Amino acid sequence: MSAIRLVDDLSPSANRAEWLDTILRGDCVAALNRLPEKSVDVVFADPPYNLQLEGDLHRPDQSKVDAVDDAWDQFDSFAAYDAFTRAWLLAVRRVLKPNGTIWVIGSYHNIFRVGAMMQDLGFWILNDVVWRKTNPMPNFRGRRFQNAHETLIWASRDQASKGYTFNYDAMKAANDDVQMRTDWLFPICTGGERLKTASGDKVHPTQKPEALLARVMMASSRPGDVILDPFFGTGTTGAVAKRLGRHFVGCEREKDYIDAATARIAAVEPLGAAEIALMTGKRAEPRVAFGSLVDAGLLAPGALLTDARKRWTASVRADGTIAIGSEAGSIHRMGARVQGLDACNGWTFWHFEEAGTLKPIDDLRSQVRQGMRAAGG
Amino acid sequence: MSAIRLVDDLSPSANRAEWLDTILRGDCVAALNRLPEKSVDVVFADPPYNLQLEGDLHRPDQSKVDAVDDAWDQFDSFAAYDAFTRAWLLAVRRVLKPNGTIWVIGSYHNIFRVGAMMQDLGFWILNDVVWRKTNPMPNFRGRRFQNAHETLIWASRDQASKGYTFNYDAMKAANDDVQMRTDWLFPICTGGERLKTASGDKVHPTQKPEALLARVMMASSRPGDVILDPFFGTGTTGAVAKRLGRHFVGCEREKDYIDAATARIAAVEPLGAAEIALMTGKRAEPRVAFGSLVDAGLLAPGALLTDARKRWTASVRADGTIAIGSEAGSIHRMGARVQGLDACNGWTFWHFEEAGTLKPIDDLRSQVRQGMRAAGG
DNA sequence: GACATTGGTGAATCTTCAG
DNA sequence: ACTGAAGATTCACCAATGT
Repeated sequence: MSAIRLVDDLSPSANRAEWLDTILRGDCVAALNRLPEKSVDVVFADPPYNLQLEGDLHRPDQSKVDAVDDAWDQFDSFAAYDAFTRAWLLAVRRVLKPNGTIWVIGSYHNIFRVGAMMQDLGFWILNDVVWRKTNPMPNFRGRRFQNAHETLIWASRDQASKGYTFNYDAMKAANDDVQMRTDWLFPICTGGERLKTASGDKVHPTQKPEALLARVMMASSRPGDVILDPFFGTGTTGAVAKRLGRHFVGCEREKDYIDAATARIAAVEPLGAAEIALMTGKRAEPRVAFGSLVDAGLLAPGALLTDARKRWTASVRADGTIAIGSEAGSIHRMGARVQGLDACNGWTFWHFEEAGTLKPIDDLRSQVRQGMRAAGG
Repeated sequence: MSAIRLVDDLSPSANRAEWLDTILRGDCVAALNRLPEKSVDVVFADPPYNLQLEGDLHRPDQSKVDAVDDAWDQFDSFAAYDAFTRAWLLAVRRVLKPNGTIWVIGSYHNIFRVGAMMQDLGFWILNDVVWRKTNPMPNFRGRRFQNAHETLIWASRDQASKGYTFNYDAMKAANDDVQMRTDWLFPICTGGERLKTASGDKVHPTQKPEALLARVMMASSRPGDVILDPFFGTGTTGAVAKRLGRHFVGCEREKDYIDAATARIAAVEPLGAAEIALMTGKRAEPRVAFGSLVDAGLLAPGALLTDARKRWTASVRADGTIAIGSEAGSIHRMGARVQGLDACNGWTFWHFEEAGTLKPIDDLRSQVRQGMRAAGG
């Protein structure tokens, strides 16, 4: 990935190299309309939240809370915010690949409007995810619950988009081998990660933690994918994308943010391919036919298989099928047949005996795969 | 609270006793329009989620998931669901007191539409709250994150409604003396709490845990308040309300649910007054003027007050003000003045010396209040 | 150097009563 | 409805300073 570039104008016929890993300066709708359609794999959007603050807020020690009162977060009405939301969602949708997915983060001020609009435009919500903050700001006046989370919506482009990327096994492995849930726990962005000006002020009022973006990309993208962030800000999406071996493209209007993002991303050292390599789980594992276990000598023809409770017994045949009485078929079909079900995962249903204990034949498949990896592919 | 009654028809002029602690049979919009306006303190609504399941869902062992496919959860389109949502929200809003609040629970299928509609109708969102499930249903296909939470929206009737009930101190005390956050952890409703038919099927597909409702009511209502549930189902709201000394009124169409709820609520034993008492803080204490401390002889005119670090000293005057040099004013104003702040709580800022130690004058206020209680008022 | 103290701060729709 | 004053209210983390 080359040093980050800034693109001021992009012709509609620009080729991929001209906009990949760049920041498009200006309004995101105008900028996105110059990208080719169906060209990005994942969108991460952190739009203005439309906070409606009246007056100042002080902490109990009388210090003033530095509120988000930037011009870019001012809208005249819900209708104006809805129109804004609709416009950028449509622009994003055009450049999203048919099997691409979109993430949007927000708070109760805006997320319900954004979510409803996404549904109206045809996006298909896959999950809503809650970012639980370990260290949220307290409620200083004691009149509400401490606002301790933000919400992310994860959606595919259409209801029909079934081929989206979800690295299920990587997520599961990262979560102590149980399924990754929809509630994620991360600290807010502080300390050395938080970009500061020379005078010590925060560069951006709402910089997101890199860990959050890393979870998003590890879950829903592959190395080499293109991640679009239409509200690039100080470039958290770009920094994490570069580190994780993804491409990015961002849109941003404010010069200060662009400058900060450019320097930040230039300093990022990408991880090596081995480090990035998705912990690919079974879904991406090479397919192993039951017959190859027989071929490999791990199961001899005539060997007996049973279910875990030894209610049924089948014998292995040399052709890679198994037989019960006069009937034979695949491990899956015969497993389903004896149970009276429509389908069955034969790999986990059928067991073999070794050293007096029953083990699923899936263990043998793992051995075959290990041998394949040792052989380099 | 008398035994639960079922009300089939209610005249618009019915008095309170006729509908309090009853289930109104029929569509909630029609039923609610017969209640007097501004008559309920809190609404808890668990509307149909508009789940969009295509075909059956099976677990990995091929057992069929008993999905929510009831007729009441079927809507032809988002537009139909929005119209339904708008209708019941408007009906509910009419009967809600000006300082009442509303809770709505939902999932990503419906909560964004409901939340946006609430904002459109003028409700003012106070918090969104996440119910994190300790034991959610797994994602059987491994194509999404495990859906491990549901979302609640808590809103006041209007932006101007500042007098809503929030038992801040009770919530804080219940949360190990730190503010209650917006992420709540509860198990889903199972075991003995889950209502089952004689044949062992669950009576209602989405019965909510009583602990969730108890948290809602303890946070946002007071004993004796009226809690309305327009989608009463099997009466979790009624059962918890009765147990916690609140009144309820529910709307329900399905006879099976009404029967189950009626029996369930009749069996509930209300807790005693001492058990439902709310932890309260200073806000609930009677006001005591600083001058009354002087009147009561707890501080003599001319007594000296200092801040905790003895940086400033003030003298008490007979009129209940304090003086520093030639300037005098209330304990609050003078505390703010010396610190150069806009505001200050003089009760905790100023101290007096007793037996060689500094104590806040708030301690003296406590003594006055204790005397008031002893005197019976 | 280790530990204690102090100060700063983060996407915030953040009071209530009397007159 | 508006004004002015009373007075109630914070958690986790980091950085800098003090002992």
